[in-house]
Order: sequence, then structure tokens, then C-alpha cells
Amino acid sequence: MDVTPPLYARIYLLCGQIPSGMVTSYGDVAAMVGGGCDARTVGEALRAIGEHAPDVPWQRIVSQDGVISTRGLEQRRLLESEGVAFDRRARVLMLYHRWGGPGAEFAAAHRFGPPPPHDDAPEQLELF
DNA sequence: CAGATGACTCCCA
DNA sequence: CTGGGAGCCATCT
Repeated sequence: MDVTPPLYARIYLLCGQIPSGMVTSYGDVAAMVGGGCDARTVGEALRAIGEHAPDVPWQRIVSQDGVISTRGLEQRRLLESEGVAFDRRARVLMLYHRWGGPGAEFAAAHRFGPPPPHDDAPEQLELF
């Protein structure tokens, strides 16, 4: 039978560091995990969470724009219960809730890299 | 080893 | 804004 793949274990470890009320994107997780991991791999790891790590806060991983595309209703409900705000188009307000990565010590201990910078404009502030 | 799969992302019409 | 297509990569058959 399967055991948790090494890369997945790192993904779960990093996701477990995301505090309640914060979110990050698949691409950001992939960048921090490094080692040839990409957004799709993160998605695959989260898909297999039920088999490997049921305690990982999978709901805190959203797409790059803050959109929940897959298991929307359940995920949105969980995030809202943590205090995460959405705009009119069901996007997480990333400018407020984007996670800045694990602490420096934790990152160094597990060889995680820094999250990639975002060049997003504050257009998401335009609610309504 | 080769083909298929997917909870992504980017680019272009 | 919407939709289609390509690129990407670990994991499973």
C-alpha cells in the first residue's frame, strides 16, 4: 500500500503552518516547498489528503486569484468560519488574508524558501 | 519505461 | 469577461 510520498509530506507540513484566518495559493506553496514542486503537484497532494493527512487545513489553499474552483461551498464555509472575507465574486481578499510564509526558523529548519512576491494591484479593494 | 491523471497557472483570441 | 490550449510535474497504472 501507499505511504505518504516525501514531497507530499513537505507540502502537508508547510500547509499545517498556515494559521487560522490566513490563506495561500497552490503556486506559493509549491514555490516554498521547492524541489521541483509545482502548483499541480500541490493540488494533487491536497486531493490525497484524505488518505495521508486528514488533519491538514486544506481549506486554506486557494487559487492564485483567491478563487475557490473545486470544492467551493464546503471550503468557503470553513474559511468564513475562520474569519476570512470574500468579495462579491467569491474571491478571498488575498491582500488581507495572504499568508506570508512560515517563520524564518521553521523555514530554515525544513529548507523552505520564501514566498514569491506579488505584483497585484489593490483592485480587489473595490467591493461593490 | 511509457501513458494517463489532476483541488494549477499563464497566454491569447 | 469567457473559453480554449499549452506548459508544468509528481504519482499511479
